[in-house]
Order: sequence, then structure tokens, then C-alpha cells
Amino acid sequence: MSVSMLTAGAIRDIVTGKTVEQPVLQVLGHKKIAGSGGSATERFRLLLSDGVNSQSSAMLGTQLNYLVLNGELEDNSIVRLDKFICNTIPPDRRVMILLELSIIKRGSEVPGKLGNPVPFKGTAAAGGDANRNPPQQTNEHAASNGAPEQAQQSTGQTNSFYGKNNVTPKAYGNNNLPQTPGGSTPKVYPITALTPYQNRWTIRARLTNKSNIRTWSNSRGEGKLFSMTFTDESGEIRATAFKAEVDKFYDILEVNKVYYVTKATLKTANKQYSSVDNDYEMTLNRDSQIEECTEDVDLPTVTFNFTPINALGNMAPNTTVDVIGVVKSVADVSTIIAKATQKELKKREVSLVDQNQVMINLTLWGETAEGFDGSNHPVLAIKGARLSDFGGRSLSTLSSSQLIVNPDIEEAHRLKGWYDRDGHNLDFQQYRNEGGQGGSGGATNWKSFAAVKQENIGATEKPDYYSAKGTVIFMRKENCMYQACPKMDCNKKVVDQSNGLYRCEKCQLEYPNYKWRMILSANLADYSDNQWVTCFQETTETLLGKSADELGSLRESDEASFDQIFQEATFKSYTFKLRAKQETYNDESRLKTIVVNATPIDYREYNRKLIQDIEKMAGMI
DNA sequence: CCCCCCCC
Repeated sequence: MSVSMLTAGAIRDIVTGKTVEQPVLQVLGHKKIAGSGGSATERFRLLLSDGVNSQSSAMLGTQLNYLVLNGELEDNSIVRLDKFICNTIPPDRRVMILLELSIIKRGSEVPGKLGNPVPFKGTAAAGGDANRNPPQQTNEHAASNGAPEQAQQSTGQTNSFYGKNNVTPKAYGNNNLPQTPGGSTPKVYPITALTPYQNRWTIRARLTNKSNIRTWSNSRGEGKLFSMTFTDESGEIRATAFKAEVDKFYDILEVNKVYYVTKATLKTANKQYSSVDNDYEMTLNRDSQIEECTEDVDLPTVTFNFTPINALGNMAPNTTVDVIGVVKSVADVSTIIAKATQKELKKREVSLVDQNQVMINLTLWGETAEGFDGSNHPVLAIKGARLSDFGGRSLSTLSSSQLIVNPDIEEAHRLKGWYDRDGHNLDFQQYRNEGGQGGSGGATNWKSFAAVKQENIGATEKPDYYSAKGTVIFMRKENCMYQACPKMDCNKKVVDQSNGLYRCEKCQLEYPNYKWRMILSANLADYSDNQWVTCFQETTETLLGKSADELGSLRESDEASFDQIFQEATFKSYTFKLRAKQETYNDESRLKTIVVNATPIDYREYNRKLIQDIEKMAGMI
């Protein structure tokens, strides 16, 4: 291992505008860029060295973030830059954007910093080409079509080409301008060149997704809408049609056909709701035109920006991701009742695996669940799946998710080959235990009680679930038991008629007996804070180590022993799964936390989590 | 102008 592995002088050449093919460099460090948001938008900057010089203005394309998130791209790694671009930020700062790279030696296998690199102080001007626009595809297209200066500037400096690697410039060349059916020659722009600041454009793109029509009704009004995705060589963009535009366009648009689209409104995209890789999205308006392109053009179909399964644990929940994996197992369709709407829903559980030997569960809903054929371990690619913490880190389909079984892409063939050869015999690390609903296994959404308050967990009508290691520091033993209706599944409190009979108002009946039920208010503490929680029958029995019946009779016969049980149960620690939700009583709303389950602490699992926390704090991951 | 997406 020596400095001669590195492409000496590459950094000077790149920064001064020379072409350097596949330089081999060392990663000396990496940093999450301050201000970059959650996992959907976070960006990493790398400190690169060629052994002679180092350069800190190197941004990792977001499609490569997973390399940092899953620990593959360690500091000191030796990497080959297979694809990168270098942009000038006026007046003369040069920023590299890494689009594809190969890890030649992992950081742990490299003794340390190779050579004695010094920061390269030169700029684009040092090479005498400060005024030359560096070759950069998006700029070239815009320029060749006579785009206004503003468009060139904004496209040259946004991040909109992160993750794009399928640009074929010829489609936009002057000699190749398409004719619309009307015969006029539109200015065809690459999708990545569109911004809200520019309004005379036409794109030519394939319709790669089209939702059903949906209606909405809220305080701001009601209406109907559908959304769609257009894809060209440069990238993709989401578009939405409302009301009149639904009537105008829904029926004429067919998935996989190519269209010219012009005169729609551009606005900033809310990344939380879609994995479509564009900072902007379109709203169709009354002036919008969409016409089919009947020429035979070679445009990509759905494009993906896959996150490997083992990196999904490090991302923020409720984001939307693209995932590919082999269907390891598939369950039958089952039915649940939605709590909020009481509607009956069909679902199907699928588990997906990939070469990193991690398995994740995916829930399919509705027609997607019913129509899914997971036999013979197909490869499944999903665009726009939602990351959730249901039963541990998991995935769920949205109505906008696109599922493609055995897609004809390289990743899919590689996965299938791997699975048929080796994968089917391997064991997989799981984000949750098989059938482990309610078990502690796979607890991923760990929170400290201080974090729960700080992050306003449970501040909405919708419940939040989290796991916490907690110690029971107090239990309110008064009123923790009640005499309940003996009828199975009734559990309503009965009234003692003082004549040997117990009346249930719900059943409108009097019974000669009752059963004991428990509802316990307890205070849990961790290192950071404490939290009042409510336990029902089963969890109370777990914490006290006695059944409700035993406790009920003990309370009546031997109060000292009854108290003793509570004393002994205090100061015990568990892994709690908790449900937090805002509840309103008499116009006063407060956080209510219910214990879903309490399980003995799995110290192996818990220590793994602590080690990961420490590594995060140390900036190691 | 939606952005609900369900289960513990």
C-alpha cells in the first residue's frame, strides 16, 4: 500500500479544468453539510487526496449517500472516481460532484493518510480557464437551444442533476429538434433544466406513472386530482392536475407514451410525499398543453434511485424511498380494520432481501396486495415506498408507489443471480422478528423520554409508536383494579347491586359473578426524563408478575401481600413499546402514552443500539 | 388547491 496507488496531480488537473479519466484518490474525511435536511435531502462533502494535494470541495451525489450511511465509504478508503462533474461557482470556486465511484480499498485496510497532501489553493483561474463554462451536460443543452441566460445559471448551480446518469445529449441537439403535430418547432428542454423562474419551455418525456383520480375535502375546499411522472434522458418530474385539468387530461394520457408538455406551473416539490428525483414539480393549469409525440424516441422508462436494504435503518421514518430486493417470503392476503375509519383493509406482507444480507418487511395494501404474485422468489423493485416503523423498521406501499416485478435492469439480474446461486441458503439479519408483532425484537424507533418531549412525539391525532428502555419508578396501586363484566370481551365495569349480583350497563344484564380487570397508571424513567404511562390488563400482569385474578383475591384477603407485589415490581427495567397520542378531555388536550408491551431487556440488542449511538455521536457513521 | 395511505 503506497502513495503510488493514487493518481498524483489529479486534483490540480480537475480543478483547473483538465479532463482526468477515472482518477484514484483517497478519502481523508467526510462531513454532513450543515443545513442539509433529513435523509431525503442530506448531502455529504468529502475531503479527497491524490497524495500531493487535497481538495475539500467534493460533494457526494445523493444517490451515493448510502455508501456513507451504511459505512462502506470509510475514511482513508481508496476510491476510483468513475463519473464526476466539476462545476464553477462564480467567481472561481470549483466544486466536484461525484456521481459514480468504486471503492478499491476499504478504509480499515489502509494504514492511514497516504503521502503528505497539502490543500490545493488554486482555482479555476489557475488553469487560465476561469471564464470558460466547464463541460456540463445540462448547460450545454440549454445553450444549444438558445435558452435564456437565467436558465443556464440556475441549472448550472442547482443540485438537480444529482442521481442522473442517463443523459444522452443528442436528443436535444439543434439538428434533431422535434416537430409537434402542429408543425411548430418547440424549444425542448431537459427536465432538469426546468425551474420556477423560467416559463417558456417544452419538455419531451415519457409518462412513467399516472395515479388514479382522487377527491379531497377539507377546510380549504374540495376537488379532485391526479398526479403523474414524466421522465426524459435527464431526469424526471412529478406533475399534478386538479379539477378542470383532470377532465381535460386524465383520459388522454397513457402510461409509457411520450408527450410534449408545455406551460405548466413549476413549484418546489415537497420531498416527503414522493421519491421522484426533482427539486421541483409541476401543476397543470388552464394554459397547459400536452400532446403525444408519435416519433420513435428512445427515452427511459421508470428510473430508480435505490437505497440498499441495510441502509434503510438509518433513514428518517415516513420518507419515501426506492428499494429493490428478492422476495424471500410472501404471506397470504389478510384483513384488518382501520382504527380511524373502521374500514376493512386488505394487506399482504412480503419480505425482501438483498446481497447485504438484511431482510425488511414490506406491507402491500388493497388491490396491490391482492394482485401481487410473489411466487418463485421474483425480484421486486418499488419506486416510492414509505419507510415506516410498524413492527420495527419496515416498508409500506402508498397509492402512488410503483411496483415492478422482475424489472429488466442490471441490478435485478444481479440480485436474481445472487439469490439463485447463494442467497437462498443464507441467513438474513432482520429489521424485525419473523411474525414478531408485539415482540421486542426489531425495536428500531428508540427514543429517550427527553427526546419524546423535545420532538413532540405523539403531538398529532395519529399515534406515534416508539421503543424506550425504562425503569418503573412508581405505580398507582389505588384504583388499578375493577370488577368487570364476566362476559367474554365485554370488560365493562359492573355495579355491585349488594344482593350478590353485578350489573353490566353495556350488556344490560345482572350477573352472579365478575372478573378482575386492571388498568394501571405508572411512571417510567430513563436517564433523561420520566413519563407517565397507562398499562392495561396484559401489560400490568407482566409488570406485576401476577394475574389479575390472583391480585384481585389477594387485595381482598391480604392487603400486605398485595402491597408487597407492587414494591417488588418497582425499579425493574424493561424494553417498552409505547404508543403516544394526543387526546382531548373537556377541551384540554394532553399526551396519552399507552404501554403496548413490556419485555425483558435484550442486552445484546440494546448494546448494539448504544454502540451505534456512540458511533453517531463520534461522527463515525 | 393534494400530501390520506391504514396494522402494534
